[in-house]
Amino acid sequence: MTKKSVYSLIAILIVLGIYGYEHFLKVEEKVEIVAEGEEVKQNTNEYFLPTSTTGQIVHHEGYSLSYSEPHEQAEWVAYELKKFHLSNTNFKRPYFEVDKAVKTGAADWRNYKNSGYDRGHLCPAGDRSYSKFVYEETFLTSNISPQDHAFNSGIWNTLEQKIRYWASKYDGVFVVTGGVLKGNMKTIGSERVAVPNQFYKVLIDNNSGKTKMIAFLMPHENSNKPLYEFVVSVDSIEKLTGIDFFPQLDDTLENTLEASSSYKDWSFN
DNA sequence: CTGCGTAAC
DNA sequence: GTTACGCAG
Repeated sequence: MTKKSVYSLIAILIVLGIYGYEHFLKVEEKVEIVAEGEEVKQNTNEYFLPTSTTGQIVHHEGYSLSYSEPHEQAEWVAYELKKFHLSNTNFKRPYFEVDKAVKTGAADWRNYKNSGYDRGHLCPAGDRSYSKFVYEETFLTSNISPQDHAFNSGIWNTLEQKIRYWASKYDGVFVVTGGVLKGNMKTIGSERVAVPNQFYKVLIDNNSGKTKMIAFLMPHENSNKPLYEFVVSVDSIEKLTGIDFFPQLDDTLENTLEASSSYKDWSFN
């Protein structure tokens, strides 16, 4: 077989793949869209939602969020990352859109333009690549926060990848993430989108038998330190943000797990 | 993977 | 406004 015919074969396979996607998987999207506006929630997607300090919780298919209008961004974004969500699909990045589900009006993406800051995903696009619909849904302005590029593509990206590793290893984790919207913060754009000085992620694994948690608090700057140096207790993030993370848990269990800053149950290898 | 900016239509 | 492409950490 010549090199040329190999390329041709690959091209044909790709075309067939796209055809199959357009004609079969899209049916699934329509079903999801219908279900979106209703109280249809599966699995634990709602069970582990934190409290909202702003009173505005918005549910999307692939994640839920609590929007803070004064800061023009979410105070938290929460979603479950299951093993089967992980895929190697490579969807084209769409443009960001204003989230119309936010009643007070989500930030316009133009606030970020030439601001010097990334439109940093809170629910990463890489965590919602199991369908085109949920992938594109992460490109809503309610799901982003201004992030320094070196931070976003550096230590923050490393943490996101570690979470995918854990999701695979433990068959799923529930993730809550956001910027700490407190204190003096810079703002960008005409809508004055706040630039958090710290970002956090709180994880709970309720799939491996024994419930376990881990929390990370990172200064908004890149770092070469190992990830475990950013581990803190869930309690400390609750104190910083005013958010109650897992009120659905049995109180005794919640108190014990949230007080701990141990990471012995989480593999960093 | 995480993103940006520029050019052309 | 939308699309395509190259580039960087």
